[in-house]
Amino acid sequence: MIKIVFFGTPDIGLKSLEYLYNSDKIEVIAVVTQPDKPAGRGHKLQMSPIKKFALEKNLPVFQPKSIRKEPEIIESLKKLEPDFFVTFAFGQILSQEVLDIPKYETINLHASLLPRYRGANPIQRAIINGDKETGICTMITELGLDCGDICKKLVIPISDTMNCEELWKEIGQKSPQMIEDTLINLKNGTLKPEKQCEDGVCMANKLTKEECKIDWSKSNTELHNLVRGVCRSPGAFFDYKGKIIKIVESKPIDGTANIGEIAGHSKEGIDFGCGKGILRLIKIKPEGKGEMLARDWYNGLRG
RNA sequence: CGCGGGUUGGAGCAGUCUGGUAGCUCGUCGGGCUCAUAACCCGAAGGUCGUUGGUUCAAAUCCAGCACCCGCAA
Repeated sequence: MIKIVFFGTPDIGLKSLEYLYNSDKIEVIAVVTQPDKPAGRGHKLQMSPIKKFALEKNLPVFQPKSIRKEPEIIESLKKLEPDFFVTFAFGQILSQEVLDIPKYETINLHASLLPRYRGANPIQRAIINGDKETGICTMITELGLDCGDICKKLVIPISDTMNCEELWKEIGQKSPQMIEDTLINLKNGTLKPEKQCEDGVCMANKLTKEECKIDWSKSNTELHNLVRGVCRSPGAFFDYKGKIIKIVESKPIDGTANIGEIAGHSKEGIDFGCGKGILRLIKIKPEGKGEMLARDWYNGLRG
C-alpha cells in the first residue's frame, strides 16, 4: 500500500480523492484542506467539499491557515510517515520543510499542458484564448509555481462549443487515474519525470471581474470564447438598462450590426452586434433571476 | 444577524407606490390568408396572483410571519 496525504479544497479534486480512497493500492491516511470560511449568502461558515468527504470517511483532517507557519500540523504530518503528498487545487503554497516530509515525493496535478498556463486559472485561460486542446499534467512539486518536473501528461481536445464547466468536469473525471498511475510508477521506479521546457512557459493569471465584462467592440469569436471560458464563475456579463445580464451560452454567427445593439431575434436566440460579426445569445441569467432562454427574456422586454 | 432582487395561466414580464372586472410579448389549440413559411389576420382554452394570518365593504396591491429561487460581496 502506498500511504498518501491528500491536499485539496474545491470539488474538482473530489473524484480523485474518492478514487484514491477506494483504490486497493493506495491508502489515504489524512486530508489537508483550507479552513472553513464564511461563504455564500448569509455568510454561513462552510467547509470545503474535500473536508466533507474526509469527515464522512472518518479521515483525519488538517486545516492550516497557512501550512508553512503551523509547526504543530507539520509535526503531525511527519508522524504519519506518508510515502507521498498529493496536491490538487489546494490553494496554499507549500514550504520546503513540508515538501521534505514524504518518503518519496510530493506530486501535484495541474490542469493544463505544462509549461503552458502555470498558475491559478489554467482551464478557463485555455478556452478564453481559443485553444483547440488542453490537458492534465502530474508533476513533482517544487517551490516555484507549477514548475516541477512532469510525470504524466494527458491531452484533452477542446471543441468550439465546449465551456469551462464541461471541461472542468472532464478534467475532474480523468484526473484520478492519472494520479494513481503516477504514484505507482514513481514508487516502483518505472517513471522518470522530465524537466519542463522553459520556452513555452506562460501564466494563467487569476480572472478578474473586469475581464469578464463584455466589450462589444471585440470580435464575436473572442466574445464567444470568453463566454465559454468563464461560464462557471463569475460568468461573462453585460449591462442592460442598469441590470447585469450574464451570458450562459452563445454562438458566433456571420453578419454585421451596430455594436452592442440587438440586431435581431429568432427562436434560437437574441443577436447582438459585435466589432466583428454577430454574437447570438442563447441562454442568459439576468440579475436576480434564474437561467433562461435569451428568447424568453426578450419576450419579457417587449411586454 | 453582510447588502440586495424575486415568486402573477405552459415560458418571460407588466400591474403593487395611489386597494375597486387579470394585462403584455410568446407558446399551445382551432380557423383564415398564401405556391409556401419561422410571416400576417381572426378566434379559443388556460391563473386559488408562493404560503399563513391581519387591516378593509373590498387585497395581486397595505401590514406581519413563513417557505423557496437568485444577484452582489466575501
